[in-house]
Amino acid sequence: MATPLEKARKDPDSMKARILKVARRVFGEYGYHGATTRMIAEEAGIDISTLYYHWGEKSDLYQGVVQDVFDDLRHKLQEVERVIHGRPFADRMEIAIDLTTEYLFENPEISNLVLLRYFGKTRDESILDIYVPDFISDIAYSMGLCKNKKAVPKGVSLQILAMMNSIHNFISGEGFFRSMLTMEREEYVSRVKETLKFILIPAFNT
Amino acid sequence: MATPLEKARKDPDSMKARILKVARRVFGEYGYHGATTRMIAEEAGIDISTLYYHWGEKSDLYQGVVQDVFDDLRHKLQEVERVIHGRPFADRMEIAIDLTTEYLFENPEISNLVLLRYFGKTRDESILDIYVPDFISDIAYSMGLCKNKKAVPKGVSLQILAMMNSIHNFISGEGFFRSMLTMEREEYVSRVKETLKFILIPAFNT
DNA sequence: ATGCTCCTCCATCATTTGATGGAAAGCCCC
DNA sequence: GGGGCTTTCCATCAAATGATGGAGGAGCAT
Repeated sequence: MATPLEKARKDPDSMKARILKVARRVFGEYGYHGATTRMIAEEAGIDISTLYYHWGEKSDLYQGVVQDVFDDLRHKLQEVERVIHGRPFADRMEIAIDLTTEYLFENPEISNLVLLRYFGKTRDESILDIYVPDFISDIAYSMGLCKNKKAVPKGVSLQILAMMNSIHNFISGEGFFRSMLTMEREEYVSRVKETLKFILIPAFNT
Repeated sequence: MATPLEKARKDPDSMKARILKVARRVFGEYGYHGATTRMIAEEAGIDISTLYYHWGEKSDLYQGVVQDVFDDLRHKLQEVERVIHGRPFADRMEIAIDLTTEYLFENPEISNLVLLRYFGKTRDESILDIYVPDFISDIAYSMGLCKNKKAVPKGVSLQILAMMNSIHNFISGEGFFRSMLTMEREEYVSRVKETLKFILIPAFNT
């Protein structure tokens, strides 16, 4: 029970965890400035000061959300790695894309938060700490693109980023893209998988 | 001199155009809620009420910015199309990636705004009007992926989106990715081009 | 010069939003 | 039951933010 975040995760029914869960979604949808503490409190069905009691400043809650989300993503990717380990390369890519995509479609706020964090600045200087996604090196190693997890070539890191972001884009942009192309959810999901395989597999299939 | 936006573009030294230019950058950096009318006015060196005099509500200014940015992007893509027209396919992709990437690196607020618009909601309901990027069909046609501009298959649209967004991601995420990988700007730009070609060319090079 | 239009700024307002203090309510241990 | 601890909510504050009214000024035609 070291960090407050761990505490919140241990007991998912605790008020602190409930707030975190709502905050993930609201911050993901509206971004840091677009989300207000009142919105989060209201959706959680509590008073705003209860939120402040548990989490302190808005930026602290946001930090908690970001760390929580990145942790979840890292764990999921490790799980995917275990599933595909040892299989032939072509299968690995296909399965990895399927599993990752499905997971993110179920937890779209992850993609939202990751992308908003990459692309949007914050007026509040304090929220800077560039959180180097350590899962990049995991993926690079797992795909056989580097021998040493500690020293991933820069070019490879960029390839991984391109890959991950392509996925996030389709998850996070679902609302926009789907209504643009007038698709049902189911069709969208399956076409997104298809498109990702179309784009990503040939590139890495040396 | 029909729309106010056209007026602003006709005379780029006009106050209205100056405000628009600053607003593009500020909205792009901080998003709709992260940007304040005061920030924009201050950066433009004018009083806040001058801004309101020319543009009315904040959301009107934002609408103007979005339209301006999408127009610029469409024009640039048409220009690129003219350059690559008639060349062999492999060359076309390479040149298109180079030109588009360079242009966006010079005008990063375009990528910022496009992505923020795709991925971020706004508390203000009024800003909804989903602006179907008509350049998608232009690109599809230009790449020979469809015969009829009016009827682009959905799968093709998704492929184009994946392609465009990959580019935008690297432009918009420059601050984050570059400091994550500790690169100078020049190296980043050239590696991004390389990575985009690595990912995109094999997929479409049937 | 007068009057007119257009533009800019200062002062100000109303609302939103981040944040807190203190009272009440629950809860546990004795 | 009572003391003490935690948790929740109501009332409220201060600052930030979107927005406006009106005074003044520049330019220009008459």
